Amino acid sequence: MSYTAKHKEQTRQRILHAAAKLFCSHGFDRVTLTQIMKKANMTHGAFYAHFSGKSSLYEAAMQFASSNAFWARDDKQTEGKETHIKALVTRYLSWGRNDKEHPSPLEFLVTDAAHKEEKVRQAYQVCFDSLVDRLAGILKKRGSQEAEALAEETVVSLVGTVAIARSFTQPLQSDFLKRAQERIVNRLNSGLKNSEPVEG
Amino acid sequence: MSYTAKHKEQTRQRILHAAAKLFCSHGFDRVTLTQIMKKANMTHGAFYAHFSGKSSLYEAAMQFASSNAFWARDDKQTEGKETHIKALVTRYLSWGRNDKEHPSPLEFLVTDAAHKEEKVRQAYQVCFDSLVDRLAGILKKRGSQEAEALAEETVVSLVGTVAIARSFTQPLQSDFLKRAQERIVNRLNSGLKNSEPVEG
DNA sequence: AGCTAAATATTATCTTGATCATATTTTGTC
DNA sequence: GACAAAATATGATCAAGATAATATTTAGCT
Repeated sequence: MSYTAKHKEQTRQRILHAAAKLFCSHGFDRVTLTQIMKKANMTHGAFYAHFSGKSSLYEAAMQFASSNAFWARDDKQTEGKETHIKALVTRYLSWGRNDKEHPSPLEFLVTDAAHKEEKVRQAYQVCFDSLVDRLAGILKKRGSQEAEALAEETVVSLVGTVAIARSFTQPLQSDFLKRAQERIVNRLNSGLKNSEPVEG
Repeated sequence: MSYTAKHKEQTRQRILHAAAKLFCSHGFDRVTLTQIMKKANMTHGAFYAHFSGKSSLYEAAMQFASSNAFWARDDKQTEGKETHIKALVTRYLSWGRNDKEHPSPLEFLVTDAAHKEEKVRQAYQVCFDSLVDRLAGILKKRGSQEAEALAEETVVSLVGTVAIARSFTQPLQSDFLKRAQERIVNRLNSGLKNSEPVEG
């Protein structure tokens, strides 16, 4: 033998990590294999030892991004803290302010996914559902009726808001995000009016 | 002279029309100049007589798409009919069912715009605002308080819904759209509860 | 130490698509 | 009906980028 299997897996992960970030930030077509491999500290030639092609990588990267979205991580550890609804909403909308490092695949890949094959769309859907479920779970615990519907509505708003905001010009983007955040939190509060409010 | 100026302008419009549709359906990178010119009934060589390059065309096409969005057309003629809120919502969400011919630039170009220069983003913003204003106008006439906020929220939902739906796999897409439509119409109704409802 | 196989790097190929240069057609004018 | 000017078409160039072939390095084994 030679390199340990662990090593290869680590390299693969490095590629996936780089790919997910780049794809999420720029989309499929605007990212080149050379860029990805460079970010993973290799040259492009090494690529085909790990994936069969760009499309195949994209598929894997989408799943990677999905299961590494911030709301998917630490699923059980931060139950009491990060799951606080407002924190989640704020964090989600904080794109462009402080969390460019973890772009959500939901809006960043939304256009790509629409043009891609079944597997990619499924990965997208899983990602979407995971956030909805996460939110719905919290809402249920707080006694919300129609937690599912409210959660789905909220996620649509979040995704739509961020996607649109990214296309706005600077001065207006920030106001738009603020208004949206307020609206979303308000909706959540009214959905919870029989229990404790979210805002505080 | 030779060709009438009108002719050239018509050709330019043909190119814009083709480009807007293709860009809206597939995005900037996935559309080739040859495709566009073919759709405009010419060969690719003729292109540079009308535009300085692909980017420049994109910019113009975005504005074209914006001012030709279905809600922007017939701004004053259909005041009584098409402006009916529910019809507008339904029509907007009907993408994928019966109106593939008029894809809305708002979700189809959202990812592109985010990566492009100021002018494109401005065009996007104008497009967005025009729909918000249109809705807000209707809501105001119906006596809604906070028409602006409700309109903006609604448009975010519409755009988010369609964008996400496009990335879903077939069986679930249609249910998702139905649920969203119901939620959106409900929100509009409650925003109007002091006047006539939208639905019935 | 030296061998082996896998991992990575280097370099080459091949396709696609934007752009450009040159030809041909078209239309209005005389 | 021929000419001029502009529009359109044809074919060439050029670059980018995905893929593939070949070379080199690395780590474990004996």
